[in-house]
Amino acid sequence: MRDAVDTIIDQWRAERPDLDPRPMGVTVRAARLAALLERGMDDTLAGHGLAGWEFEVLASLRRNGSPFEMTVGQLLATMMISSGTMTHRLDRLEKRRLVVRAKDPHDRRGIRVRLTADGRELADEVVGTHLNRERELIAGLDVEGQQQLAELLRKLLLSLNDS
Amino acid sequence: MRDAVDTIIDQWRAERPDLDPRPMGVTVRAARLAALLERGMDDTLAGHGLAGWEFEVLASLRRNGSPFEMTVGQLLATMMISSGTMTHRLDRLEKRRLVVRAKDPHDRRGIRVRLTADGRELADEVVGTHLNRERELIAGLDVEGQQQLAELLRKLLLSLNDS
DNA sequence: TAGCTTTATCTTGATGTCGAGCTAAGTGGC
DNA sequence: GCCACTTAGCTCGACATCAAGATAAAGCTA
Repeated sequence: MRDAVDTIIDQWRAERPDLDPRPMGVTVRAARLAALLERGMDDTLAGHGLAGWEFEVLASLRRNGSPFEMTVGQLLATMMISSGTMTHRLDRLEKRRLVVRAKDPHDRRGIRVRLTADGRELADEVVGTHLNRERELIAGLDVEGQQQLAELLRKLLLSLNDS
Repeated sequence: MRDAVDTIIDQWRAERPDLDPRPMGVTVRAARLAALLERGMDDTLAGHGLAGWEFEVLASLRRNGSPFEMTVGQLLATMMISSGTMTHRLDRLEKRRLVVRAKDPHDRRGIRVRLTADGRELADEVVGTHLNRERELIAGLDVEGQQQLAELLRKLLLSLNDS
């Protein structure tokens, strides 16, 4: 079965036969898949009153384990966003009382971000549903295909120094 | 070799052994890969004075072939953006004189967007470099791996009704 | 023909993100 | 002990995006 990207590649072949458009078979599809997955997940999260970026922060803190506390820098390292964006996210999560900021006792420059009881509850409540939604979204591939895909993606990410 | 996502999955397994976090092996990696690829491509495009969104529009028109003209709706169908965003993009591309808007003779509601000579030149000049950059970015996989990846992505996209 | 629905594009206001630059605090060489 | 450099997090202004709604034309039904 052909998809939209096959058409794009054919168009380029016709218009610019001097070029090899095959890389787009990976790059364009990766972009479209990521966008579709994000939409599908955001819809589910919205049902719990959470935006995707909110869940991303809450989930980072939750999976890090008790006491559900990380510095801003540690949080930043798990996400691909700028420090300014993180400040803004934390401001709004703090207003919703899902996290609190406390001073780091060992480094007076540092801030420790901690999940509140509400934040932890919400994260725990949502993560199961979220995972089910993810499972649905990738169900077009059987489990073996999913694993193959995960391994190819891992290899590519490692080659791009994703750490 | 393990990557950042393996760690995330292990953390969830430790914290929530009641859940199966394997879907994240695909979803989180897809998001990270798309983000890294986009950055890598934008850097190269910026070297030609083009933003990613600008190239996306120019390339759509260029690969569509002579006379390099599409309606707003046709352009919209090739991209995952809202109509408001498209209007905004076209406004700015028109200001840079890379495209022009003309009335559709057969449907007075419609607008035909056409590449100017400058726009076509720029698109033709950039697409080769861009493709080379894409090839570099995915070079962590050999060509066979790239093809496997493309096929898994296609299958998943088709199951998500990407059209 | 009149009225209703759909289609094509644009407008508006809100929002999430980034880059550049800022302050405060820790680090290391001399 | 001092100065320069680095690190942690925040501020600010610019900007690309979206959702919802507006406008206008086309198509359909009676």
